Amino acid sequence: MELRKFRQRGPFEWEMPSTGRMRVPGVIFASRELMEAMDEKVAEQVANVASLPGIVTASYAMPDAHWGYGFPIGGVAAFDADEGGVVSAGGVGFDISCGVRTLHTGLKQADIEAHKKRLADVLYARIPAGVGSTGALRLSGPETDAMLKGGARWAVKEGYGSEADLAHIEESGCVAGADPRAVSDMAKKRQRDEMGTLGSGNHYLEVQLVDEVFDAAAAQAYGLAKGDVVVSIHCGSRGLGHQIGTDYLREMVIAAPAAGIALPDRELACAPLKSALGQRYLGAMRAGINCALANRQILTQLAREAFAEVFPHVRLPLLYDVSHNTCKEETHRVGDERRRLFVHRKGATRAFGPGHAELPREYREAGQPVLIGGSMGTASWILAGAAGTEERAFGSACHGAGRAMSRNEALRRWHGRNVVDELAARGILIRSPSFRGVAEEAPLAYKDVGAVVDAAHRAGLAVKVARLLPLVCIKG
DNA sequence: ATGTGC
Repeated sequence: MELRKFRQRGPFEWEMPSTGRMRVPGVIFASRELMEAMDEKVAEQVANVASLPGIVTASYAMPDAHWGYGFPIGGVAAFDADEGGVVSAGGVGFDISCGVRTLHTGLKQADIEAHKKRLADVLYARIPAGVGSTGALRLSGPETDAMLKGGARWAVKEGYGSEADLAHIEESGCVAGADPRAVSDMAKKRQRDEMGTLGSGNHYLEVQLVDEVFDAAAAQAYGLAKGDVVVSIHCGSRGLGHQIGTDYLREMVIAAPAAGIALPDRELACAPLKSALGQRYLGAMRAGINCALANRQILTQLAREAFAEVFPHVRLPLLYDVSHNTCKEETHRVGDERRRLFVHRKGATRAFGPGHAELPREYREAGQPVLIGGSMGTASWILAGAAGTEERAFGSACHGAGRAMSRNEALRRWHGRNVVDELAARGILIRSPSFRGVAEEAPLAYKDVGAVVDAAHRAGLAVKVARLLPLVCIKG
């Protein structure tokens, strides 16, 4: 993109001064190279978000930002309800609470090498993956409502995983204020048989190797060492979250004019936090968060059962679970005061720094684990929320690599079967129901996740802790 | 992301 409209605050921080309808400045965290490669539309979308009522401090974009629906993916924006602030369905995204969790296995690379192929096959047999995939569960109406209110806590109660898992999930696995009545029957119906499924697109379950450690103290706090094998799960709220997004986007577009909100882009549809519609969306969106947390919890149990088949004595304790499509009510310092704000993170991860009261005690000194999913066949990263990140972007960091080319262009360029073969030759086993999906997700269709993580580190958003390389990938 | 597309 054109860099002339930015004022550089530092080598990794670019300010777009407030002009026209913008109420606050825009700020993008990135290296010069990432800025130059970034789509012009990101700046446009950051500026559009800056024009929304009640926005506080600035409209932010992370180093992996790219063009999204209304808000950029990689966008962070906080709103104050007392100043006419809004909540936006497009500011959360369609896959509500899509996120990543990472599990320890206690295994080393040498333990796994001879069993890798069998492990891949067993995982693929047990983890439902792909468009429209269904799970073993069939939820009744009352069970659906209990799941939407209870999140991962509900899943544990149903026998998926243990109480110990909950302490290593944001909000202890269950976000308050979920309102199942605000979720349409259609959304619930779509989710009836999709609990414990991976879905499609960039979602996956991956067995990974800790290939390098960058921060010894944080790695120790997280229980990570070079040569460890871990499992990461990337997925969200499936059909339910998508339907909530669709339902409320439509309502917000219709209601905006009466609420006195002039939208620079229809896709930015939003509702005042203090309106009935805004409150209903918050209730539904929180139910969507709980659905995603329950989904990842069930998948965790399926992964544990698969591992037990190959390695009978292995346990898979949860390192941490982060969501990267949310709007959360949080307390942040703005100037000299502490204020309750509604922080939208769309394709951005919460990244609370050291000492934050909401972190589990064992991670409090190191900062929040920030789990960055790589693209298929490339590295993933574990970072730690940095000191001072709450002053910079309301305690947020990047979430992944970000696409470098469209799905269509990737389909023209690669064949799924060849991608699988090439990765297998490098020792990375892919199992997927869709060769088309594999081609769309080819490693080179994404930006270099290393450059993104480096920019986040050097911008002071999060600290590099460990790099993970893929061994086995169950791809949706 | 998505019972993949107004």
